[in-house]
Amino acid sequence: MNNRTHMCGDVTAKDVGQQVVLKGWVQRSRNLGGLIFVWLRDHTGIVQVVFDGNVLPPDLFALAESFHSEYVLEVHGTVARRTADAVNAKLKTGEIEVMAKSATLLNSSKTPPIYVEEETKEQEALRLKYRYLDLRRPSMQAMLRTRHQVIRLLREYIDTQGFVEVETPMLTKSTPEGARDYLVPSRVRPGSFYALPQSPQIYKQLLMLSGVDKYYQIARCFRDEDGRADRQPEFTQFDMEMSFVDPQDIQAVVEGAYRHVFQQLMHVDVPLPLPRITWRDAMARYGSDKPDTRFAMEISDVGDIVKGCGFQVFENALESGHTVCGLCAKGAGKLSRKELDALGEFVKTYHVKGLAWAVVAEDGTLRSSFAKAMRGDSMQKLLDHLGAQAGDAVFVIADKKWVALTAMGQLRLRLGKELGLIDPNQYHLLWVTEFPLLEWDEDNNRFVAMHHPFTNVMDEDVALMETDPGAVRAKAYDLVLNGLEMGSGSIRIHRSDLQEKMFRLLGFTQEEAWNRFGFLLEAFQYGTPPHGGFAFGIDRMVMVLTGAESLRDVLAFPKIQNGACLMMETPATVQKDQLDQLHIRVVEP
RNA sequence: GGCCCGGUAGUUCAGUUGGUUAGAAUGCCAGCCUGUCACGCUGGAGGUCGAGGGUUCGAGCCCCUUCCGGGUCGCCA
Repeated sequence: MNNRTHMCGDVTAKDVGQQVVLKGWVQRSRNLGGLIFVWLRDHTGIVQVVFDGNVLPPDLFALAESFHSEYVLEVHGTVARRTADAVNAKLKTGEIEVMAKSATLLNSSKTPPIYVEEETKEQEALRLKYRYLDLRRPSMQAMLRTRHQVIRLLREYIDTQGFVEVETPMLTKSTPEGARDYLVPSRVRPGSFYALPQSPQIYKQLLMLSGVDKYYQIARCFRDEDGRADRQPEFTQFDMEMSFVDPQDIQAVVEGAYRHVFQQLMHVDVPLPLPRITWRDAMARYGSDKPDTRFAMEISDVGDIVKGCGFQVFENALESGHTVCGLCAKGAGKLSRKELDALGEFVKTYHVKGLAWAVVAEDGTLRSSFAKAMRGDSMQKLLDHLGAQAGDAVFVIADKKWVALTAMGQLRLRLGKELGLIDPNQYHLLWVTEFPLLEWDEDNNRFVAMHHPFTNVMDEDVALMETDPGAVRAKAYDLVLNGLEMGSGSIRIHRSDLQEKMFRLLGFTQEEAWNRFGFLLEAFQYGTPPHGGFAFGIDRMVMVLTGAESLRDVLAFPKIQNGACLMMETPATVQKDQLDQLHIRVVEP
């Protein structure tokens, strides 16, 4: 039986005089000669333990002299109130200390390569190599517990809505559309592979067919693509699907789940229903399909304003049917030439040819990269249209529509951050709706599904599938929080005639479609109910809730950019006989 | 795969136009110390300057290649 009476952080002035048994790690030891102070730590906090040379037998005192950082101790002692001048206000337990009577060294520790302290100084690669030590830090302990609470609260909420959790296989089938799959070789069928799921998409649709009606799962998903701060090769989604519903029904459940988590965990009220913006509007106003609406600085189309302005870059763009868009950055008038040039370089990474800028100084004088080329009052008209006043800067981009808007959206985000327009304590949740069904793939010269090939079409756009597929809108919607895509969902196609039309648009012959998705197409012939669903990233949710800047900070054991784990050193080679059994021969490069 | 940034004691960092034996703090080791709480004092050990090559009388510093980490574009239905 564990004889621990208190957690380290839970010993209080109420316990004065009590005999306690504590277990934990040595945070720090201060040896004053005949008196040793040891800070003992567990995940609840730190408590000071005193070893008094005048009171303790010499062998025990000698033992205490050997205690170092991260040694593991069991301490028996008496809780004592500290004298008023000895109270440590920085410690939760600072009013008391534990006078040791005996102690057992449960384990020693090598000198740790990273400090187990709130503030991290070490480079991240070192933290990841010694992740088990890094996780001892209070903020990481808090993260693990926040994550646990998020999942607990989601389950608690969804349970009240009549959902049932169904586990779907990890060993599943590769579907060539979309992200690269992680493959698992088959032992019994040489040359065949399972794939780890990118999402339980097909299974959950089949569960609707099976009559489950309301399904959910805390689902691990895998994508073999390069990492980013907000992208890990394996991640966890809250995945759900419902039958006989409209988008609003699904969105209401998702909104409710978010509100529950924010209420319980952050004491933040999320007013419902959430605001909605169409994809087209989001692109036009924010240059992004996941707009950060915590600040305004909206983009506007200035094509009409600059028509006939004389500046060839704008004129040529308009003649080619491209877009000229601009925005006004309030208070950016103080930007130096160097900073403005840096912004020009920045937008070029998003494939636009250049950035036109104009800065109105406090005294009203104008500095600009293109004013000289602007005829008559066209510059003034542009400034007026964008609402530029003394102290502001305006930026204009002319390029292909989506390219220009995307680059402008990135510029807007960067300016918003640099001008301090973003309040980190605000949570702006919104729906982006009416996503395009298809996206043109320049490389392969064909349409690809923007969401996935089972996404349903908006009723009023069905006819467009024949005449203008690129303009067809889907019953698809994303949830966006502070400029991060939290999740996406859609109403699915449940009728085979529409599904076949969709495959045709994607360039599949009927034979190809049946080869790839035959089991699904066959299933769909046995009375598929109308259905739809949603999935959102739990990791990203925890990231926002904890204020973390990287997904790596909200996973116990994350991977780095190239998918490696620095702690376990995965991926790793395996023994030859393992490969033999899998009929795999490694060709040395 | 492209571009950008970084890699110097266990750790965090400094290191001048290329110039003596590569420094500091902290940690570690030893000694002293009974009220510390970043304890203090004295002394000590600790370096493949990521690796390899080149330029030079001389390279932590300049050049090339490469490895590792981060950011980003591509990619991410």
